[in-house]
This record gives sequence, C-alpha cells and structure tokens, in this order.
Amino acid sequence: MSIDLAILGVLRDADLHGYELRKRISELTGRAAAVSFGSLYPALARLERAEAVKAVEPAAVELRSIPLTGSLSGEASVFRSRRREPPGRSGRARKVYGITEHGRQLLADLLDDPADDERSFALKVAFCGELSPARRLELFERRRSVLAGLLAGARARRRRPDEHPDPYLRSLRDHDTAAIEHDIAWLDRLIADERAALQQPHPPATPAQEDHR
Amino acid sequence: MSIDLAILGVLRDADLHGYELRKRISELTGRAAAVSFGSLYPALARLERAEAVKAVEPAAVELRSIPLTGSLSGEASVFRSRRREPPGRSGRARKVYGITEHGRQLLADLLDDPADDERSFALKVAFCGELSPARRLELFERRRSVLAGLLAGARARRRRPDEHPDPYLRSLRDHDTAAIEHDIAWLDRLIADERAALQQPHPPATPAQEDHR
DNA sequence: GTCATCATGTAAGCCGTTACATGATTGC
DNA sequence: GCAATCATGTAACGGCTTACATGATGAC
Repeated sequence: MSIDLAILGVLRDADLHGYELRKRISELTGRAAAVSFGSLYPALARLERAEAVKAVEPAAVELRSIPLTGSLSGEASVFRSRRREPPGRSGRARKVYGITEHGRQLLADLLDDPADDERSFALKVAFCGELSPARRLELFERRRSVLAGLLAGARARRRRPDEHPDPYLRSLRDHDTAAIEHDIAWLDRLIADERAALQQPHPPATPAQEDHR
Repeated sequence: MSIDLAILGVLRDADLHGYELRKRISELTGRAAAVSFGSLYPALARLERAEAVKAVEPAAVELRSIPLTGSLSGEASVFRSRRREPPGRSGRARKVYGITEHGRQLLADLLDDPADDERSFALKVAFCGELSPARRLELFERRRSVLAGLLAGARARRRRPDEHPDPYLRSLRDHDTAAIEHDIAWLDRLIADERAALQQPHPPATPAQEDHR
C-alpha cells in the first residue's frame, strides 16, 4: 500500500492534519504523487486503528516544532497556519496526526519491502534517509536491475527494425529507451555516492539525517 | 478505458487472438503497457458485445495478410504461428478477433479524447499514424502544455531550497525535473516535424528519433 | 451575504490485478 | 507420461478516483 508509505514518510517529519498532509504528499515529486481525500482519510483511519499514527493535541505541534533538528521550515509553516486561528476554535474539528513508534517501525518495513513499482520507488527514495547506507544501496541496486531488464527488452525490440515501420511507434520506443537510460544513469550516480559514503564513514554531504535514534 | 485503446490499436494492424494480442500490447513500449489476461479477455468480450471487434474465421487471417500494406512482418508471424498447426484443430478453441468498422470509429474517438494520462498518451502516440496531421499536432501540444505545467511546479518547488534539506528528496526532484524536460524536448521535436509536414504535403515521413549513441 | 478556501468524511464505482479452473499441443 | 507453453476464461479482491454531504472561516 503505497499510500501508507507516503503518509508515514511525511508524518515522520511533522505532525499534520489530513488536508495539509495531502499537500505535502502532492509536492513530493512533480509527476507521481498526488492522492485524493477519498483515499487519504480512510487510509489515515486505518493507520490509526493499526496504531501506526495517532491523533495528537494540536498544542503539541508547537511543543514538538522547536526541539527537532530537521525540517525546521516545514514545522514553521504548520506554526504559521495555526497562528491565524483563535485559541479555542479552529476549522471543522481539525484532527492532527502524529506518527507512533509502531508507525516508525512500519515505515521501516515498507521501505525494506523489495517490491517496488515506479511510484513506490520514488516514495522510497524520498524517505530513504531513514535507511542505513547498506539498505539504501540495496534499494538502488534492486531498482537498477529492474530497469536494466526493461532496457534490454527495449533494445532487443529496436534491433528488429523491420517489424514496426510506423514512425510514431518508433519514436515512442526510442524516447522510452532513452528515458530508461536516463533513469539508470541517475541510479548509477546515487549508487556511486552511496558506495563512496560507505568508504568514509563521515562524508561531507549526507550526514545530517543519521542522528535521530 | 485505456485497454480498449490498446486492443483496437493493435487489432487495427492484424487479426489476432487474445494470447497473441497480449504479447503485442506488452511490446508496444518498454515501461507502460502490459495487461493481464484477467482484464484482457473481459475487455475483448465487452468490445465484441459493443460490436467494435468480432470473431473472424482463422482462415481469414491468411486471406487478409497478403493485401495489407502496413505491418507486413506482423502478419507474417501470425501466418508462421498457424502453419505449425494441423488443419482441423488448434489449441483450445482459439478465438481470432478482427476490428470492425465501428471499432475503427471507436479507435478514432478514443484517439481524439483530450483526457490523457501518462499511459494513454503513450498508446495514442503509438497509434497516431491513424490521425490527420492537424489532430496529431493537437495531441502533442495538449500533452506538452500539461508537462509544461508540471515543470513549472517542479521548478518552483526547487527554487525554495531551504524547505527540504533531505539530499535524497532533492535528488529525486532534480531527476524528476530533468525527466520532464526530456519529455518536453521530445514533444518539441515531434511538434516541429509535424509542423514541417503540414507545410509540404508529402514529407519523407521520419518523425523525431532519439538517436542516442 | 456569498464566494473561495480550509477541513473531514462517506459511498459508489472503475479499472485493474492475482489466483484459480480448465484444457489442448509439443517436446523430451 | 510429464513439464512447458499455448490458450481462454472466471472470481475475488484491492486500491484509488469521483462525487457527494457537511460545515467553519476569512475576504471582499
């Protein structure tokens, strides 16, 4: 359930109510993301029943926003949005959710799950700061091998030039092949960076996320 | 229903039975396509009820394979697969479908439908040889404007560097932005070719190719 | 005073998948 | 005679969307 991944991943950084949560999820990437309320709210209810998230006192948002090290401006925007409201009342029974310890574990499990399609892989990358470098490397390499398989198929098809004389289909396939190659090149960069980070335990660019727990 | 588009588009070029049809659909592009039997067979039944396709005599396959101008080798492979079988019997009650006149009209309508997601757009490109140059141009430009909107959003998000310090999310977004730009560049080539073709009524029929490596 | 936005939720339904049932043909 | 492949279908279920219902707040 890729929506759980999105919810838990975003909630990991800040306590949020559904409406705001949806905006954050939509902004994760340009193409993929975007969930509707019709799936978000039931999913939140389900995760609450499973005790992966729980409703928190809105007041707790301010309390939590100060001590956290990461995502400062994200917390600040929640703060801003609350500032406008009178102390006693807010919109319609706004329900702010926070991730639980069990939710964190579930997020870790979801990130570890080797099955990933286009969409869930993107989400996993967005949240993979959570993972150990070794797990991250596995994630990237698993995806790379899937794409390598697709690329092999795409190239094989293109090597039979007679079979599809339609120039538009040809152009589509050429573009598709190039897009896969582009994705693989990106993954190769991520993999190389990860390998480099494994060599020297304290790399300059990506140490920030590792300190919580 | 994007599966209808795929079925009709492939059936336009050759009469086929379900099993073979599925293979052809899967081979259209490297990433998108691929339908399961569980959706293919019911869809074929539905299209047959709607008289967009009809079961044809397997013997008609050979008859039809000669006079058609396009997709010669595609027809030939059907011929090959039938050659192996004894005259009276084949696998289990194999049902060969052909497109009807009404089916062709439906295909044209589906190609014209302005709503397109990632998947259906790819299918439309694969089959857009069917369309008039002006309609093709509309198709490409409609898609281009959608991608331009996504790109604007993606760039705006990237222009707020403070908001998401996570390096993996950053990398994901950068890659996503680049992929959208790549798609737009491809569309621009298709559009330019189409415009050129509109100028001189008898073009050499070679739309944009990636020509990478 | 009404419109846009914020906010939460439910219900119906679409589109597709996996898993299962069935069976013929081919090659070993 | 057994496995792999070809071939067609059904059933159950899953996940997500649209459309709807409801209502508060702020801006103009």
